[in-house]
Parts: sequence; C-alpha cells; structure tokens
Amino acid sequence: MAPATKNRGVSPRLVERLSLYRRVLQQAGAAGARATYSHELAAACRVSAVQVRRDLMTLGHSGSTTSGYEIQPLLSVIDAYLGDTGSVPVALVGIGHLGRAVLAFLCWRHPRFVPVAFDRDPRLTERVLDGVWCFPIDRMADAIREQHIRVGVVCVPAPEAQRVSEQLVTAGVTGILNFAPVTLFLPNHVFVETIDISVALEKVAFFTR
Amino acid sequence: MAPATKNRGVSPRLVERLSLYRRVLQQAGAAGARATYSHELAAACRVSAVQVRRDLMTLGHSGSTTSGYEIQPLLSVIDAYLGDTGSVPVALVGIGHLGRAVLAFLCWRHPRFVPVAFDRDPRLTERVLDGVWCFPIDRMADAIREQHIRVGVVCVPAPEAQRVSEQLVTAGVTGILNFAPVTLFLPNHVFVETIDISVALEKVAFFTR
DNA sequence: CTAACAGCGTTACTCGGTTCACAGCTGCCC
DNA sequence: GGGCAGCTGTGAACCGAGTAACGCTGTTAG
Repeated sequence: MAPATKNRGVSPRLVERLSLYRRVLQQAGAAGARATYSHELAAACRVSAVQVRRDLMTLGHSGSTTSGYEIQPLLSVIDAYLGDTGSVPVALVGIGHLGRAVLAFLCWRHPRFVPVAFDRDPRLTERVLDGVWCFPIDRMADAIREQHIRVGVVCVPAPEAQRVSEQLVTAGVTGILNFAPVTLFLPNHVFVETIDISVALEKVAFFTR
Repeated sequence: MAPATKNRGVSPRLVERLSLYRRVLQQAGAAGARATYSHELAAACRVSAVQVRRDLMTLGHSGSTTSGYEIQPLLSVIDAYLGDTGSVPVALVGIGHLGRAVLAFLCWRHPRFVPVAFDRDPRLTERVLDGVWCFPIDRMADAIREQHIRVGVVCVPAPEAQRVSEQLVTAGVTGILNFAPVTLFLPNHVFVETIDISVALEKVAFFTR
C-alpha cells in the first residue's frame, strides 16, 4: 500500500551511508591519508564501527587487519557500487532562492552532477547562472529528451510541484528530488525523494526541549 | 556509539508522519471538509491506512466508525502532541540563497516559526529581508540569549558549519537543522537534524535506473 | 618466543516499526 | 429486521536494520 520504494533490493539507508563514507574518504584522501580504520570512518559519520564493517562486507570489500582500509581501493569499490557512471545530467526546475542554492552547490561542489535549469519566469531564463544556461520551461521536455536526462530536481512552489513533476516524468525522468512540501503522485516506476523542510523543522522543534 | 537521538522515547518517524498528517488535515479543513477516513489521510501522505490508525491510537485519539475522523478535534490532538506552544523563535545563520529560501518559506508559509537572521557578510546584514531584520553574526549570541531561542538553522558553507553550530549551542540553542554537508560534533543533549542535499541527490541517482 | 592487544569478518540475536488478521460497531439496502 | 459492507481499534505475527559476541589474523612488547 506504500510502494513508493522499488528498492531494487537495496536499503536506502545503506546508500546514504555509502555516500557519506565516500565523501569522508575523499576528504581524508585529499588530506593525505592513505588508510583508515572502521572506527575512524564511523566517528566521522556518526555511525557505529560495526555498521561500517558490515556495510563494507555487503560490498564484498575487505580491509587489512593491520592498517584498516586503504582509502583508494575502498573508494573504487564504493564508486562501483553506487554506479559512478560518469557525469549525471540533472534537470533543475525552479530558479528561486532554493533552486539557485542547489545550482550553485552542484556547480561548485559536485561536478559529477551537471544541471540544466528551467523556470517559468522569463525574467530568470535565457541567461547564465553559475555557469549554467537557464531555459524557459516550455523547452524542458525537448531538452530532457535530447540529453536523456533521468534525474529531476523540483524547486518550484508547492502548487506547481505536481504538474511540473508530471511533465518531468512524461519527458523521461525516472527519479525526482522534490523540495516542495507536498506528496507527489507519480507512476510507481518513478523514484521520489522528498526533502520537506517544514517537516524537518517541526521535528527539530519537537525534540528540542 | 551513535546516540545522536535522545529520542525522548518517541520515534522520529512518528513525528514526521504527524507533521504530514497535520498539514494535510489543515488543507482539507481549509477546503471545507469536516471529516476524513484513515485511508484518505493515508493516501495523501503515501502511508498505509493501518499506519494512520495506529499512529492516532498512540495519540489516544479515536475516530467514529461511521464518518472516520473529524478534522478539527484531530488537529487539536496532533497540535497538543507536537507541542504547539505558540510561536517558536528560530535563529537562521547564513543568508545565502539557501538561507533566503528558508527565510522566505518560514515567513510566508509557516508563521508559527519566527526567524531571526544572521550572517557574517556585512553587505547582507543591517537590513530587512522578507520582513526579518538581519543581524551581523557578532550579535548572534546576545540575540539568542535575549530571546531565549532554542532552535537554530545552519545555512552556511560547510567549512563554517561546525564553528557556527558551536556558537549556537553555547548561546543556548538545543536543536539544530543543518544544511551543510558535514557531520556536526556537538554535545549529546543537542538534537541535530542534517539535511544533506548531496546525499539525497546521490540516492536519487542510484535508484534511478 | 609468546602473550597481550587491536582490528577485521561473520553469525546469531535483539528490538522497534510495520503489517496481518480479526473483532466490534454502525449505517444501509433489500 | 437481518445480513452486508465498510470503517475503526488492536493483539499478534512479521520483517528488517542494527548490535553484540566471538573467532581469526597480524603486530607489538616483554
């Protein structure tokens, strides 16, 4: 009755942790480290050490008992598992403050994801933002089809989110990161991850006392 | 080893769902509905119907067999449970695009949360944004203490997040919503919720295939 | 040399959350 | 009026994620 996740047999939590591990390992590697212990990686991610070992076990990766895990090979394994198939084009809809925040973040900090931006407002489009050309939204479907874009990011106001995401899906997108505080109703084969700032704040407010 | 949650005996998932229920119920009520069935509420939140009933059971609320749950009383119960103690002041640090997005969202869509904004850059402060006065960051500790602010939102770049959140905590904040892609190390009594856009995107990219 | 130690890999278990299944109730239709 | 249909409430079963516990291996100190 809640089949929002066609998990492909993989736990989303595991993917989240692997993504965290990867980031920490990249930073550690850039800082000159060559190997890490499970408890170090665990502490850096607020996770238990056995959790790290178990996760790496499911990846089929083994470390050495003497110096822990070598960073570079481990990174390769994680990349392979997460499917690091080169750059990933992303359709970003909505260039308000939130959209621009995501845009800047992707361009400067996450070169793997290559965004293409769209907005309804003609005052925001037909120009370059953070090195990305912004299209009017009626060009969206064509652009998605031409570039075989599979991932969409929805940064539009709540009332437009459903319609925009439907357009994304009909154009070929199969995974959506949604920032609008609404639940999207889309075909089951589409993976939807909603980041609901409102709910998150309520949660913090609740546990803050 | 990962005691980041001092759950207070309550599951964070439950709080998230209650927050969703509340929003849906408010919208339904504004649309003129007077009562709703568990399966309707469930569908609107992408949850199973028994989950809804069970959640409401833990709240001690009962619906009627004939017409489901009356919206107004149910809203009251949820409000009471989530601790709707009037307005909640929020310290928002970092007025870049992300910060302004959160700011606008709070001011226009979520009047319960009353933000006060801070930034390091003097070009952004000493003025009004979205009806909120923006202070330079060296006024932050005083303002938090004076207004007894307990909730903080961190929208600063990753390298500054740790330092900023430490300042928030020493000034009296006990709950933080963190948007920076880093893991914060703070005293155990502080509740931290991290929204990691980078990880979320990786997850979508992974399950999109 | 060997004994203590530290870290990894793995299995068994625990625990919390979700779902199943069913009982009870109420209105409706024939 | 009696059965039927549909909803709620809830004890019990189920499931999966995380954890504890333990054996193994290599390292170090005495």
